[in-house]
Amino acid sequence: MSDTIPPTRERIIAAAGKLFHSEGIRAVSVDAVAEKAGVTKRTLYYHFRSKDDLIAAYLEARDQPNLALFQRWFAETDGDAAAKVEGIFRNLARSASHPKWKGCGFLRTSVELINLPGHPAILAGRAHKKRIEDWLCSIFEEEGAVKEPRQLARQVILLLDGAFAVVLLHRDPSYMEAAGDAAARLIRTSLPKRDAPDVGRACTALDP
Amino acid sequence: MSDTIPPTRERIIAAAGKLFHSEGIRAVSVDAVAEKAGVTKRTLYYHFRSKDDLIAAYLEARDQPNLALFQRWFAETDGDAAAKVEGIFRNLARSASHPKWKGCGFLRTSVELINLPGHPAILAGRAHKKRIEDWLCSIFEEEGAVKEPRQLARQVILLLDGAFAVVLLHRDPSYMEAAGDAAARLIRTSLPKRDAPDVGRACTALDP
DNA sequence: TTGTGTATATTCACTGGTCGGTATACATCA
DNA sequence: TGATGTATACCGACCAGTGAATATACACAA
Repeated sequence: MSDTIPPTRERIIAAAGKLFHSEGIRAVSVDAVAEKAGVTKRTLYYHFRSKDDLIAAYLEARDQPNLALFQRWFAETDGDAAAKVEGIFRNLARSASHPKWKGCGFLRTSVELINLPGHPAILAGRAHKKRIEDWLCSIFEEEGAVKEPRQLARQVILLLDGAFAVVLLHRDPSYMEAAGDAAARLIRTSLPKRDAPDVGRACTALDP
Repeated sequence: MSDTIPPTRERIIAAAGKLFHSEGIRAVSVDAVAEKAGVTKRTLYYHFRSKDDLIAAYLEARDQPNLALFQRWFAETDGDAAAKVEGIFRNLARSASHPKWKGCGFLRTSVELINLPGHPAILAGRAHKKRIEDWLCSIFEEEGAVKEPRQLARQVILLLDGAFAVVLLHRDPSYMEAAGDAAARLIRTSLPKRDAPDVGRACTALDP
């Protein structure tokens, strides 16, 4: 078909993305995805070997855009690394305040498929989270003064995923801000003891 | 039946608990629960109106014991509040290192049922998490010197639930330790700026 | 240009199986 | 006798995946 408008495979992935993300994996039938994509189920099974394949494709399609969004939010925020990371959380809080917000698809899919250890969707989730962690780690390394960049990146990830879970459970975006505040404090107190662990920005560029 | 050995209802809840927790809600059929409990499905439906009721009963049965376990771990650890909270995470890391460990049932159930907003299981999950948060908050309030006890309790909860999610995804308990370290640092830096935000324990009892 | 072959893409109708829940009858005991 | 509990067998809905046939597009030869 026309390559510019709706290549069938992409339309199916898009439909799967909307449905899987908003209702969950097991709650959405293959028939529902096919109907949403305007395609017969048999056509869907022409493009994907199984529902599991479709799930994996859905997550793989979200990996890069998700990371890029984080990087954009980071770049758009002024201040030191702590403030920039906090900016990510503030943007997430804004997203999470929409009633249709459904948290992190990678996390939720992994939870739904937890009894299938080697499932490609779980591998995709792991890879995605690692990619974000590595990106944060590289930022803290460039920062230079940070004592344990890897540990710090992990702790920010813990706050991030914790916020996804808690905000989804309580439907209260203020937890996202609390997570951002915690992340910023952890980053600032990870800098050499120079500055007091207070509001004022810590050193922005100070190589060892 | 005999009240001391296996009251049917409790046996069903116990069976549901094992299955739901280890495989997930949607992955476990009512028939499977009935069989595990050594009871016919009709008997199960005599004691519970629906599968949803059973799910709620499963979570309600876990609320108090879970909190009690946290409180025991907290009490058993020596040191200041930061060290005691870190002790909880260390104990959780030990639990999480067992290959059969499956994270937090409240969180996972809430994720599985996310498209049923008012579901009793979600309410149970919310209540449980709030209860832990309130308990932490009361500890920080008793500590006296903590600046914003509620905010701090929320941040510890964020790290806790983040650790549940991330450890489950990566199957790497060291994230649990990283979360404990972050929690301890947040608690110590929440005390009035007296001490440097460093390794040495901050003041243990110092009323305002 | 027309005819033929082939790979891609799509459809309709169907299967085998599972699941939540129920109808009905039977058992036990106060 | 009536309340409580158990057993067997079943229903209707749904669901992942399939078989067989068909449509489209493009290659290349006559």
